[in-house]
Amino acid sequence: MSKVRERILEVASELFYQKGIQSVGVDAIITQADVARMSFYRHFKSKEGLVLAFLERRDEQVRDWFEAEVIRLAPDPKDRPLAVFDALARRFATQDYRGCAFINTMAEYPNRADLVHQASAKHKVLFQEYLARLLRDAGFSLEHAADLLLLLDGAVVSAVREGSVEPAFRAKHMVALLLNIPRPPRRKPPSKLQARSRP
Amino acid sequence: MSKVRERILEVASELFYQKGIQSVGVDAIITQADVARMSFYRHFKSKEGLVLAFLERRDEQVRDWFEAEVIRLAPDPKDRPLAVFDALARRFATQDYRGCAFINTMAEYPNRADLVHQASAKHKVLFQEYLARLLRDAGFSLEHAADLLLLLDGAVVSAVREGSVEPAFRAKHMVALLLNIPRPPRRKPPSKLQARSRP
DNA sequence: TTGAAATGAGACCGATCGTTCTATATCTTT
DNA sequence: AAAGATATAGAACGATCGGTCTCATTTCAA
Repeated sequence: MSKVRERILEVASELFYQKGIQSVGVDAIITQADVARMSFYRHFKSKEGLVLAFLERRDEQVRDWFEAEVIRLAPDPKDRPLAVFDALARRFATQDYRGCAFINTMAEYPNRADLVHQASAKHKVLFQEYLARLLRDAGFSLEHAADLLLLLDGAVVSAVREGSVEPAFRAKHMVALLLNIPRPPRRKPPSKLQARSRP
Repeated sequence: MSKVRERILEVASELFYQKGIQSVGVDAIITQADVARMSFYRHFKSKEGLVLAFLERRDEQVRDWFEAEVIRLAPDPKDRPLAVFDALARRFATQDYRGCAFINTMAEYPNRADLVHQASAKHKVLFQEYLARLLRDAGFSLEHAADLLLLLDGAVVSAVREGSVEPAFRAKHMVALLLNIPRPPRRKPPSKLQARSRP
């Protein structure tokens, strides 16, 4: 795969996530990627094409990261539905955390007929399927997958607004309640963002 | 107050909510409001000024609506924390429901230093204070206000994505669990698959 | 080494953005 | 009726948008 294409995608991903999609022009991308204008349009048929590539790439990255991190945090499959929210807390603690790129993108492109909107919605469907798998493997009812996703998205929105990791633990606590899991003692969460590395 | 200013604000509110803020140009607003360009800039110093006015207006409308609707749905203050989510369901059932304008706006303006972002965040703070008042009057711990807001925002995101009112009831069910309120039968009675799960 | 493909730099396009200006017309209030 | 405020229509501004085109230079496999 072309080095140029990767550089464009890398730079665009960072800019889109940090500033939103509509706020980032093609000029900013090619300038920061140190790439010629025509090279951009050789690899992507339009800005929308780049946006779709960004969403696809991000979808893979996010889901892969969660799958690995949850396994790492919870070797026992029974513990994994809860561990999702520990993983989430780690994300919230990331520097410059800007929330869920897909929630943000759907807010920027509210029209359901828009391909960009659809691509974002698809990620959420895939993520819910992932949650359903975790529930199944832990012996819980699959019906709670939608509940878990609701809590996860709610935690993301709250975390962005407050600039805090606490919503992850709030959500985790509610998951424990929902799944009737004996809950661990409430921990005292750090109230401010702590720098940490990982997307 | 000027008739022109009201017409601009009314049209802009509709357009901003339906299409997002960045997607709506000043041209579209003055055209649809049937107003001269200079009249616009006589009443608002800039587009950002209009956006801030829109957010302020919307904040009042939304909070006023909830306060009235929750009282209507739940004459007894004890029932009001739950009734918030019945009111929410009514909103979800609205035609062309496009989610929470403030969540959407914060996604469009991710920079915390941005006045537009701050105005949106402020609404959420005020709404959480409203929820805290409801909890207090119902005899519950105020600490759950953040939990309720998390559930509410999660339900909004899910509802927009699914195009369904169901997330409101999912959230309501979790609120009942959280507040230890004897829960009403689930709206979708699964006669066989009683989804009470244990690991 | 040679030749095709990829990348480079940058001018250029029409469209749209938010904003300002002028000049005319319509209200409101005295 | 006069006058001052307010609204109108529309041209025009510079900036930026996404996208196209030319042409020189570099890369790299045959």
